[in-house]
Order: sequence, then C-alpha cells, then structure tokens
Amino acid sequence: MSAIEYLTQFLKSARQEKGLSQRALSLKTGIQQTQISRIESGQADLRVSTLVELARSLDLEVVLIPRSLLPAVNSITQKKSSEENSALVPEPAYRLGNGTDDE
Amino acid sequence: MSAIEYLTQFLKSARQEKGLSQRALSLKTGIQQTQISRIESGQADLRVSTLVELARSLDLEVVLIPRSLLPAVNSITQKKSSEENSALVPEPAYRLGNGTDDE
DNA sequence: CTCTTTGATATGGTAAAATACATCTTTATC
DNA sequence: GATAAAGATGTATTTTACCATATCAAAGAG
Repeated sequence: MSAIEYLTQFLKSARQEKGLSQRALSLKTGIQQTQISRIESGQADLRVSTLVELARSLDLEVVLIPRSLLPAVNSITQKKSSEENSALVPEPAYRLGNGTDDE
Repeated sequence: MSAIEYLTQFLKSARQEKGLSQRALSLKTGIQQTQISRIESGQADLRVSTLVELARSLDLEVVLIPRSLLPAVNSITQKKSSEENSALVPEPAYRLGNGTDDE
C-alpha cells in the first residue's frame, strides 16, 4: 500500500465514518464529486491543497512527522479513548504496518 | 500562514537543517530542482506524491491527525530534547560554518 | 415484472496547473 | 575575470480539477 493510497483510504474511511456521501463532502469542500471519486479510487494524484481541504472538512489535519517519532504519534492516534471517535470506528482492531520500510 | 505554506516551509527547514541543497535533494528524490524551488517559494501547489517523496527523503512522514489530537501530537513533535527534531525552529543553535562571522 | 425515480459513484472532454528540461542569474572563491 | 555552486525563470508536456453526463443500485408505483 503506497503512501498516497494510505492517505486517500484514510480520507475515504473518515468520510464514510461521518456518514457523508461523496456529494455531501463535495458540497462542504467545493471540490467536485468526480474528483473525490477519482481520488478515493486511486486514479488521481491529488494536489496538497486538495488533500488539506478534504482533510479539514473531515476534522483532520495534514502534518509532517519525523520518522523517529512515528511510534509515539501512532500510540496517540490509535487510542480509542475519545467517545466521539470510538463510537464511529467500526473496526478498532485495525493496525497499520509499522515497519520503517516503504511498500 | 496557509496549510500549504506550513508544509512547504517545514520541508524547506528540514532540507536546510540536513545541509542539503535543492539540487542534492533533487538527486535523492528524482524531483527536479526547479520544482523544489517553486514549491519552497510558494509558487506551486504540489501533488501529494511529490510531498510524500520529498518528506521521506528528509526522514519525515505525511500523516493525517484528528484535530482533537493535535495538541497531544504537537507536544511530542515540538519537544526540544530530541536530537534530530528541530524543523521550523526559528533560530537553531546550529552553525554549519566554523563560527567566525567577522568578515 | 417493468418502469421510473432517487441517490451514490464513475466516466469523457476541456481548461488550468504541476512537472520536466534547458537555461539564466546570483553569489562566493580563486 | 573565471569557475562553480545554489536558486530562479521560460517553455513544452503531463495531469489534476472542473463541468456535463453516464452507470449502477435500491425502492416504489403501475
């Protein structure tokens, strides 16, 4: 799974967990539904401005993290402490590969 | 400061702190130096694949973080005790030269 | 069962922008 | 002044993103 796929699938999951259709997200962001379709299906290498716009409409933020700090960050983001979030996560047993190699 | 500016300035700082020129980073990534120039100067809305490629060559990773967890993540990434983490710090105590600047 | 409607996602064509390639300007050092 | 390194600019190609439309699925009416 490439890094772009990871990001776009993350966005897709976040959208679905919020119960939004592509069209609904399109209305929130101003980004065409057709573009969201292509992005989620891996047919588009979206611009960073598009990534940021989609992320923010889904209450997410794009950040750069030093690789050495990834485990610490993951330990935070994969916690299911928050009620508002855990209620929307259907499969909490997920675990992304933590290897330092790219795939 | 826009989100894209934040990301590109973060990349620029990381590159400079590693002592890499735009050309050197270009060789590592395969991305043209001209493109790196435009990206760092805010003249380009880069693609996500480009962002990921540049980030990885600088030992960084692009991640999506829930907004509610941003403070916790920042408290990790902005620690000063880390050895290799000092991107975007205004004036690091590093000096690549010999330290004598009376010229 | 068939037709229609409605909602969600995918596809084709075009304009705008990122990227690649070549070149230029600037700065420093000799 | 020459040379080299770092960053910026001009043009052609590639690709995103927009717009209109098509496909697909589910549900209801006739």
